[in-house]
Amino acid sequence: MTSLKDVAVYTGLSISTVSRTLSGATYVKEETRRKVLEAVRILNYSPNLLAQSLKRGRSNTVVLMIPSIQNMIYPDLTRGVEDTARKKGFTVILCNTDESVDIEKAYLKTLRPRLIDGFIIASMMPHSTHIQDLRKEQCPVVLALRACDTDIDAVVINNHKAAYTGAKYLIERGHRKIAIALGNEALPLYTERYNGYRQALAEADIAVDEALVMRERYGISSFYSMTTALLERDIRPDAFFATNDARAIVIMRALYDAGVSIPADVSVMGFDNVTMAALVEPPLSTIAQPLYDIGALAMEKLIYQIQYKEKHGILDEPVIDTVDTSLIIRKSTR
Amino acid sequence: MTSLKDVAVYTGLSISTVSRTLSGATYVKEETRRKVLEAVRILNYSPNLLAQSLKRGRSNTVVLMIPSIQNMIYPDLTRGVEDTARKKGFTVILCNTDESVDIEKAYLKTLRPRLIDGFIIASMMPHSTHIQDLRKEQCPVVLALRACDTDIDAVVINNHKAAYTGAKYLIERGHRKIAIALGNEALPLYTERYNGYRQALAEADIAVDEALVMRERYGISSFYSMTTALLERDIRPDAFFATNDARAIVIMRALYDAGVSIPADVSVMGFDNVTMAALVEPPLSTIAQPLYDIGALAMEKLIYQIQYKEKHGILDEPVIDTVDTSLIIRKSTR
DNA sequence: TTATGTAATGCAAAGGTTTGCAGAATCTGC
DNA sequence: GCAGATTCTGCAAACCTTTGCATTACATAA
Repeated sequence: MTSLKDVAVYTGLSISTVSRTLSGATYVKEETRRKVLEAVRILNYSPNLLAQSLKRGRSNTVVLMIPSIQNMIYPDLTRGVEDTARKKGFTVILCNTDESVDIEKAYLKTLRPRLIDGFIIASMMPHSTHIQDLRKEQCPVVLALRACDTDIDAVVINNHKAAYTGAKYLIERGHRKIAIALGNEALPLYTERYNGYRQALAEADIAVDEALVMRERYGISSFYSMTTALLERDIRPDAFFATNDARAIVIMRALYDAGVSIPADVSVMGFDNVTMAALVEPPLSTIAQPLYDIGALAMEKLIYQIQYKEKHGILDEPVIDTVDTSLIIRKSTR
Repeated sequence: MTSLKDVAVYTGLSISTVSRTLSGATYVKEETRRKVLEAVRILNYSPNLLAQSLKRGRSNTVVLMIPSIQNMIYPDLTRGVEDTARKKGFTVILCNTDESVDIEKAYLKTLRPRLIDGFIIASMMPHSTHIQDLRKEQCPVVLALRACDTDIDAVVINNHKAAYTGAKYLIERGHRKIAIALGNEALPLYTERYNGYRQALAEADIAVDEALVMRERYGISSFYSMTTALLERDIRPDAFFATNDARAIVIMRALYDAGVSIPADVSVMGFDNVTMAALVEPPLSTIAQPLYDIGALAMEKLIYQIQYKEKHGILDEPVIDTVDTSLIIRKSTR
């Protein structure tokens, strides 16, 4: 691996002259420039990024933390992050945390020290003080999808409003007995979605029937049996509102297997609009979050903070961006 | 950010003593050790990974190159890579290449120089000399999924045999007019799958009907119209064999929209066994590649080469591992 | 007491880069 | 022919760590 020194020796110039020629930040005689460029080509020199980063105090590397890339919503988000990162000359390290605070902490602890310029965290659990500490130590952080009451940059959606809109749509189409499939209620985003649903019901003077709220127990497949069970009640639900598309797909599977026709007998609405939503049978009506854009925006905000900090030695005031969702009606609702 | 020097000053010891205490590689007086550990705790010291890597000539960072994380087969593979990486103390940088050799080259060029210990490449196009060069320059590389005639470590499946098995199954179940949905034939893996299909047909004395081979033109959705078109012929196909699950799902969609019943009227078989395959309606029969394991094995092989090279200064002989596939029969075939 | 060995620590170089400062070379105008 | 500006180049420190070699401190044996 050739270094600046090799180029210097080859050209008979000093290391600093070579370095300056390459960085182009100052006067260099035309002939010198030619010689250096020539030598760089011949020796196939390229800078040692480690040394460069060490010196500059900047590695142009960020970390993206997500629960799991196998969860359908993260590939799009990840793509958004990586595409913008590449455009701006950054590189992204991927971390799957499986919602484990320990894994998250471990990553933070081993990586933070100087290797990493900043973090995008889409896996934040509530009350994660280690993340708040990170920010307090002036490490650039931006949260994605999962909001947080403290002072950290974030890009999120209005979960309450989005769910409200979805539930309201179902009500307007004549549904009254709307079951809801909840996610981990430790996450504010799920309670917000639940509350949006409740508000829509309340405004239509529909009482919330506790029997119709399905809570995840042992993983996503628990919704299969819960759906089947609901179908056997004397008063069947006429719609299922799932708090994410994956749950909606499991519910549809249970409905199929029970011989219930969608949307003729019951409607199903999802949340997220993952790629698969358009491809299942019937195509799923859902509430779209612009996942790619959320990732892209998060990355842009992170770069902004990294550069701001470089200039001012301190992070800029955090701002929380709320991006728009939209209701997408396909064929799983009538 | 505190450094070894800060700890040294705080304890009144020299930098080297502190360093050695922390690495634990030599004699240190018990009292000294206590003092150092205490200071580390108080000053919240943790080593600068950049400096460490620079000095050691090893960053414990690898790159994973894939066409796109949005392609359904890569999340599992990626997870396999990352999980094993983390277990062994490595970190993985994710690169989406979109099959673009230029992006691939750009990544290789900017990252290789010392920041990166090795590459896992699942995006290799045929005749990619830049990758072969990489290996020749003694940079640890392991290919995944896409084989390559040259001397590079790889973990792949036997595409010919897998497709042969799938096609043979369809024939055994009584199908004669089996349409096949091909992928980019520049990739050997697709021609191999095609040949497996042809062999199965040949052995059953079924002539290959060129009208039944569907070639992707403008993206995956082209299979929708091709499927519709095939249904309008006087002799309808009685089965569709897709060279990946995504294509199978598009075909099923077209079949549904045309009112064709699966598997009563026609069977559909996929390839890959992505997570979604089990969730679509009807659940898709397919040929399973152990994607997670492929990723995990690739990472293990890469670490082996990295360590081998560290010890011997040169890479070990490449070995190509072929992992087993299996036929998974669900409900899309009769 | 002196020699010998072992335990404990420090000095300084090395890894490859960037950059402030200073010195050298060239040019401008008189 | 020379002052002064402008252009060009080099030295050396700094970023933070690891590690070979040298040195000191201490203990044990002769």
